[in-house]
Amino acid sequence: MPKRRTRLRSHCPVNFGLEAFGDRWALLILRDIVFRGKRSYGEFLASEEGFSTNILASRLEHLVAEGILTRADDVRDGRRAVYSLTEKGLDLIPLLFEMVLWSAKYDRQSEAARIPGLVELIERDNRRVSAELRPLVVQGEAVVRRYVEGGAGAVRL
Amino acid sequence: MPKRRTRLRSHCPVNFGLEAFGDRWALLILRDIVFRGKRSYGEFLASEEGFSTNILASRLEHLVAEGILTRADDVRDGRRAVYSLTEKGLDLIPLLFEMVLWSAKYDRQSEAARIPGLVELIERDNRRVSAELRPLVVQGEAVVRRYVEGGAGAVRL
DNA sequence: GAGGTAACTTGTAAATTGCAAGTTACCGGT
DNA sequence: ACCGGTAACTTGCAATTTACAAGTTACCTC
Repeated sequence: MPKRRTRLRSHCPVNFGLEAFGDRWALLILRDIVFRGKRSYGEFLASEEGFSTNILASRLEHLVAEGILTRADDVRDGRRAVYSLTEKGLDLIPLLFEMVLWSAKYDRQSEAARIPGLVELIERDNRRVSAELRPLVVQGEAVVRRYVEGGAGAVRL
Repeated sequence: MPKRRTRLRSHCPVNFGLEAFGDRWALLILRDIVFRGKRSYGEFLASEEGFSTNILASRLEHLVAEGILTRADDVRDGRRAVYSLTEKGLDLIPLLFEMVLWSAKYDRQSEAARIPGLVELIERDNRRVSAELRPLVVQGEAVVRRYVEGGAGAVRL
């Protein structure tokens, strides 16, 4: 994905989404924020899928430009930048959850198996769960942590 | 997206989805099938986003390899190939619908504005609408057509 | 002030994409 | 059977984009 395409290829809703957040790496950043509570360049960089530094930087820039993320300087540490989801970004949670559902069904080895409780909740009512987890995401909590089987913070909505 | 990555980068549900269908062009193919009732190479090629012939071929091959599409020779015309969604592919409809919802909300010029009825139904219950529209998609009907404002075939579920 | 860290930027080779131009098989009409 | 035309690809390259390694700059911590 280049810096920024001059014009959208089309206003088809699917295409619009793809151009805004549909890049592979962009979506992994969003995943890191929502499911893992990550917030900074360095944390994203540590993801197992292996970002290249330049790609990570360009995707962060892109997501900020799209209004899906905001970037702020960390108050406690001047070197750090903190990326957060805007409303527009938070509204992507249901989409991420649908991906989880699909992969849970078709990936025999899916890590979703570790959060059966959450998967079931999403199946039952994605929209509701997404809305209820929003505050947690805003607070920077790793949504997944609460639902890891046998985990300490397991919670039922 | 290369022909086929040797191994998955991870079994994170989001990453799994991305590697299976998350490529920009792959998703546009799925959109063409679900919303526009397209079935053949030539029809996909005519999409306004402009597939390159080699990319289109490689993505179709990839989706078939992933078990999301099947390819069959057209009985009536030996030159044609017909691509259809498998169960695995049909299960992506809710995901496409979530994209529609998001884009309808954030793209001022979204074409989703032409199908307010469908958007509303999806908002109300994505899963149900997806299930009910499945047969139409299987029959190769363009889901969108039924919901175009003022269109002849408008229908309420 | 020295050493280390966070967030990037730059350089470059390798991989992927976008075009344009084939190729092969099949269709429909004559 | 022949012929122009179509459908689905494949191939060859130039232009992008990516992956990786190596900086750079600002800011902590000690």
